[in-house]
Formats: sequence, C-alpha cells, structure tokens
Amino acid sequence: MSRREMLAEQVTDYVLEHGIIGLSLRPLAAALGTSDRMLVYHFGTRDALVAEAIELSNARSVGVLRGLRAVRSVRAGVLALWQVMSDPQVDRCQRVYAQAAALGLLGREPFADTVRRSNAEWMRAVADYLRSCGASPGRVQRIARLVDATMMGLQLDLSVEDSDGVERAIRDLARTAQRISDKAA
Amino acid sequence: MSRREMLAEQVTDYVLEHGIIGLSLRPLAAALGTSDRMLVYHFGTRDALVAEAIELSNARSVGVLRGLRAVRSVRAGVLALWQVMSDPQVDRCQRVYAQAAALGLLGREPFADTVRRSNAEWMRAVADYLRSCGASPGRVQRIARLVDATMMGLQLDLSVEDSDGVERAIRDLARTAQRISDKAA
DNA sequence: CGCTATATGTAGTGGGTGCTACAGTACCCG
DNA sequence: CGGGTACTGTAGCACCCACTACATATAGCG
Repeated sequence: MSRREMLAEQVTDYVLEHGIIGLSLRPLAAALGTSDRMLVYHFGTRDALVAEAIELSNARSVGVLRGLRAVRSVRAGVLALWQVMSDPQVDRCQRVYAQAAALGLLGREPFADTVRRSNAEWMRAVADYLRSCGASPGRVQRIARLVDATMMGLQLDLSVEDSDGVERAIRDLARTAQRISDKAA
Repeated sequence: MSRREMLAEQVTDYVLEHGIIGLSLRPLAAALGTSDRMLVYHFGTRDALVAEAIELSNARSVGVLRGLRAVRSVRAGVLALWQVMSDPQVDRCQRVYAQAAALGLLGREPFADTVRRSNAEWMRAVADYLRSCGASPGRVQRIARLVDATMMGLQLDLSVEDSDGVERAIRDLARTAQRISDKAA
C-alpha cells in the first residue's frame, strides 16, 4: 500500500467525520499528522483530493451493501436496506453524497462526473440487491429508484429533526416496493 | 418597505441563484450594487444574513404551495405537488433547503433551528394541501412525510443525472399515497 | 561510492474572508 | 437654524486559504 493510498484512506476517514463542505487542507493535514504541503504533493490539488475521498467513501458504502445477504421478499429487502442505510458507516457515506449533490446542485464544483459515477454505482448495487431478494427483473430499476430516493429524503429529514414518522414511512415504502414487484403497472 | 427589507429580498434572490454554501459578502454585495459594509450594517453578521435568506426562501415556496388550489384526489394532489416542486421558483427554494440540511448534517453551522422551523412550516403546508385534496385527516401526516421525503430525494437525483425514471417514481408515489389514505394500515 | 526517485520541511505569495474604525452625508423633527 | 437618526464610503485589520519555490533528507540500485 503506497503512501498515497494510505493517505487517501485517512483522508476519507476524516471526510466521513467532517464532511466535504468546508474542508480545508491545513486542519485536515494536522489531523492526519502531516502537512498541507504533503497533501498537495500527493494529490495535486485540493479538488482532486476531495473527489478521491468521495469515490472512496462511495466505494465503502457500496462494499457494505454488496456484502448484505439476500432476504426472502422485496419487502424484507427494503427493510434490510434501511438498516444498512442507518448503519453509521453507510449513513456517513450517504451524507457525504448528499453534500456532494448539494454542492453540485448549482454547478459550483467540478465533481459532477465523480458524483454521477458514484451514484450510478450505488444505484446498481441497490438494484442488484433487490433483484437478489426476488424483485421482478423487469421492474427492479423502477423499484430501486423509488426506494433510493425515498430513503435519501428520509435521511435528510432525520438529520433535521428526529422525526418519529420515519419508521412508518419505511414500512409504507417497503409495502409499495413489494406491490410494484408483484403486479403489473 | 425599509431598506433592510429590500436588501433582504435581493439577498434571497441572489441566494436562490447561487446557493448558500460558498456565499461570501463581497461578491454578493457587488451583485446587489452595494458593499459588504452595508450588508454587515443592516444584518449584523454574515450568518444572520444567511439565516434570514433561508427563511425568506422558505416563505416563498410555502407561499406558492399555499396558493395551490385543491384537486379532487390525493393521487392528483401528489402529482400537482410535484409540478409545484418542479416549478423553478420552488425548485430553487428546495435546493437551498437541501444545502442548508447538508450543512446542518454535520452540525457545522448554527442554523439548525432556522432550518428546523422552516421545514416544519413546509411540512405543515404540504399536509394541509393534501388534506384539502381529501386525504384522510388521521393519516395525512404520515402521507405528507412519505411524499415530501420521496420528492426531496428525487429532486436530488434529478440534479445529479437527468434520470427518466423520475416521472414513473412520482406516479408510484401518488398511487401509494392514495392507497394509504383510502384504507387502513 | 554516486545517482535518481520519492518524500518532506520551511517559508512564503497573492488573494479572499468577515468584520471594524472613522469619517462623513442626507434627511427629518424641533 | 440645530441636532439627532439613518445610511454610506474608505481604508484597513487579522486571519485563513490553496498552492509554490527551494532546499533537504532518505532510500534503492548500479
């Protein structure tokens, strides 16, 4: 494992903890026991660093999701998915993704491609998992999109207020997903 | 209309255009034809300015929603809601909200209360609208939460990639909302 | 040994940041 | 007219930013 790779992992840890929005090199470097000089040396640019951290963060959450074993129904699969999303590891990754999306929203940052690719990979993993739970192959994309969007929105809500209606919403979502998979539109 | 109020409106316009994430006083002031000196004079602090812009932005989108006339069914109401959310005016407000939430996600900014209140007000407006469309009063909160979260997630998705599955997801959501309203859980 | 590539420390540059001190100006009320 | 109040321009402070120039250390390899 090269020095650069090690640093990239550490940077990702830091980013998962502190977010990417106000990230600046000097505090980051200090927390890692190195200097901004080194970060720029290894990664070339702050933006490149952040992009790499986003990719690694996404890879981690995809990894967790890929390791999830299938359950018997789509409905149960959605509930299992929500548990994964609530796992602190994955949760933090999703929040980084939300920040990246929020930053990209107004086209300010040049990470559009990175975020797009990460999201596509994540969506693929979600769809694959739901398929392995028995979701209709012809409708799994449609289900995955609905499930992913709703969970993202609920997570945003959760960070704003600890709302109790979230569990209920997840159950509604799970039932809907099951229904879409079962019968024709 | 006091000078301060006029400035606040202009600031809100600017924020809806440029977001709140990297907002800095000098470019903002320049765009408004004034100076950072003035902004600080009228609002006291950059953070206070941003908080006020968030509130005004939210007030605008709530205003649009409150002006929406009821339709005959929950299902149609959800579709109408999505149209409102897709309106550039409201869309931008929601994006500002997403940015605020993303900022608040990791507790970095002191706007937690502002965002919380704004969100509560918005959720109330959504619930009121759905109720006026005939949603079961006992379940309207539950429906509103699901609808709002899903739409927020879909909007985030839309900003990342112009995904075509979104309309489909909205229709699925509308049908689900109708079903929840109609029959017991 | 010497040479080269990788890694690191020191110090700095130019620029942007929020915010302030101070000195006004314009206007309304008495 | 005099005096307060609302507003504005100029200049600057102290700080943080990403990034760089330059010198240096260390290690592998012939």
